[in-house]
Amino acid sequence: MSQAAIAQIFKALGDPVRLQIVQRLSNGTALCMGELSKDLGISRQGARKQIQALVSAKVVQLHPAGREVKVQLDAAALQQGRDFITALEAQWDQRLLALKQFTEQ
Amino acid sequence: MSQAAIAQIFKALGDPVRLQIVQRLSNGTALCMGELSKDLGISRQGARKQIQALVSAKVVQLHPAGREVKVQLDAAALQQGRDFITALEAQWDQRLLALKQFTEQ
DNA sequence: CAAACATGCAACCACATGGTTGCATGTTTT
DNA sequence: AAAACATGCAACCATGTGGTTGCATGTTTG
Repeated sequence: MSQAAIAQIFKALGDPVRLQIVQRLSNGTALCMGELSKDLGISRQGARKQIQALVSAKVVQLHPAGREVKVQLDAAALQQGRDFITALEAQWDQRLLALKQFTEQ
Repeated sequence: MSQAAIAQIFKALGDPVRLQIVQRLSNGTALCMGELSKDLGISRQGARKQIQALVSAKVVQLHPAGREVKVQLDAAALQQGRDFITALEAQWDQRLLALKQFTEQ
């Protein structure tokens, strides 16, 4: 996984509106854009742009169905983000351990 | 933890340069700004701005020491980010499980 | 004290972002 | 066929972001 792709995922999650969208999608079934736009406090087209950002980062996928478009969470992106943080934490813990061993010598 | 604070953490991680900084900090000891600015391909002041973004999101802490300033990773922020994703994934998995049980009926 | 060093601050610039409005287009429903 | 619906596209605007340069300030070192 490239740094850039990971950064894009975090960037996509780095906005309250988009975070709210992702949260609602993790909750239940895939929603269509209209439903998803509600309760965000912005216009439908505003919401559309945010959804597009999520699509570009591959955090979400679009599935056209008739006159509406379903929006579905892509759990793989979440996992990649989490894995990246986990790897950082592992390095961090390892460093702390080495420090501990050094001081105990 | 507020949505906004979490969003700020992800936003801070949502840039290749800042991601690289965080990675270097997770690796070893706290570095001072000058060292940290090297190998980023941008000017010292450019790097300083990125570090400030990490400070604002509390991903990193500054510790002045004489004429230099040490930059140290704050693992708590990483954990908060990871926990948030984990919670999303838990909801997601639960939904998949419910769907599975439904189809098996 | 003077030179070198590490950093801070402010102004500036180009471009990205988050939002809006207006209108067009394809799809159901009646 | 007409009305209602869900969405798309483009233009526009204010503000934020990522970067630069120049200069000022405090701290070591010689």
